[in-house]
Amino acid sequence: MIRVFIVDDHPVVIEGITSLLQNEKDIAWVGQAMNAQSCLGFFVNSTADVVLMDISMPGMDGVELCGVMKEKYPGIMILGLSSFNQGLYIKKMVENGASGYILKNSSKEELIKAIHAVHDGYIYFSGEVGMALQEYQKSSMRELPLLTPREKEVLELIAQGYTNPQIAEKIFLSPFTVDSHRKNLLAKLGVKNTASLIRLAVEKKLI
Amino acid sequence: MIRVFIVDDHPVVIEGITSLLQNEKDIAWVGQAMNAQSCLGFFVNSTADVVLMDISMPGMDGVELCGVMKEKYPGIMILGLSSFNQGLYIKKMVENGASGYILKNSSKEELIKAIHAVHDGYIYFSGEVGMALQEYQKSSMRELPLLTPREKEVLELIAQGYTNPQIAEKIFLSPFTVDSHRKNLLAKLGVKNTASLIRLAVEKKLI
DNA sequence: TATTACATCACCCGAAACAGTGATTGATAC
DNA sequence: GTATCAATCACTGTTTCGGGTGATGTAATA
Repeated sequence: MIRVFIVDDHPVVIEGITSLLQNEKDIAWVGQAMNAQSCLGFFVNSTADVVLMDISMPGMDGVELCGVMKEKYPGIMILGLSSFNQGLYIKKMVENGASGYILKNSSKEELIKAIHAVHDGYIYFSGEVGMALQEYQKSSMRELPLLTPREKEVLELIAQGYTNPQIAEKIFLSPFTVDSHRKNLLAKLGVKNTASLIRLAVEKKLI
Repeated sequence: MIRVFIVDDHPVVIEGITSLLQNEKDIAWVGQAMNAQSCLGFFVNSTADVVLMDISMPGMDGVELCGVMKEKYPGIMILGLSSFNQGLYIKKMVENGASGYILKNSSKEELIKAIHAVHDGYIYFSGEVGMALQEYQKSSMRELPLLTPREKEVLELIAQGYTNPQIAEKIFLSPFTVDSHRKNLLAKLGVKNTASLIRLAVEKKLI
């Protein structure tokens, strides 16, 4: 018997889900909450196996709540719940410990399947969601093929914390040349200092 | 009928998997390769639905091959295959487009289940693998609670590309104070310049 | 009460980064 | 055969960073 708890600030959604789960004999609805505080309150004295959690809520949002819950109760599996099929949200949810993510317009079968999967310890995304996630990964990575091999090399060394003179010594170049590459990196990537450069590079997975 | 292709440089593994899949009536083994080139060669004239791909191979490794394959044939689902249950590898594989990841010592049921799942468009990790992934996410994020709120604020602004004077103006402080916070950040995080600072901050998800 | 942590501000100084400008070579492409 | 681009090197400034050192006030805390 899988005990399911629902966190969502929309009564309609709670109503819909409980209704969908009503006839499932191996799934039991054990409670609900409409905000983070109320959810945390429930788990002080009680528990559940799987928590269906809305990603956007007033006050502490689902992403943050997810992190807190997983910190306190690592054994409870969390299934993200949202109307947004956007890679960014999905990724954040997973980074905060969610084991799956489904859309609010999922079919009953989809929902049941997901609950079972995360309860069994699997990480599980529906095809639709999986696509969005992978698309997001790709979009954040691709393009910016503007950098020449030498520039990439210098960028890598900058990211490792080396200064221009150190890089020059390391790859047998004049410090002036290294500085040129550095300036080109700033110009090509449209940033104005090292901080922005490194942040962009890490996020775009250039290094 | 799911057409499965196997890429692994260990004959034993190929042998073992084909043998496991032999009696599955909805899964057909359509070919194999022991390196990236040979794999890419196969897909010039032929195709498959799911590719089981070893993560570590001589020459181009599984992670890279995965990216290339997904670029050329987005419809082909890739299932990572490895003996390592390490979050880093799993994450890299997924970032390169894999739809799942299983361990080489998985049971037959596990394997079949995973093949079906990725074929159906799901992203799917076994419990064991999912744990490792989430553990990795957490480990890369947690600790370093050393930063004070003010320091985090300054760090965030540095990452956004602001200089000390600009930050000072923005949060109504003396440039000296901002500089102090900046120096504390470097000291606390054990890095020696902005480049390392930002890289660490982004990777540890401090910003 | 004394200690500790946080936040604030201050100065000096050398090193590094950034802006601007320009030049040469070699390879590739048209 | 010339146009483009990558890669190299050079000089001059100004700004920012980073190391060191130290001071003050406040709040929590032990």
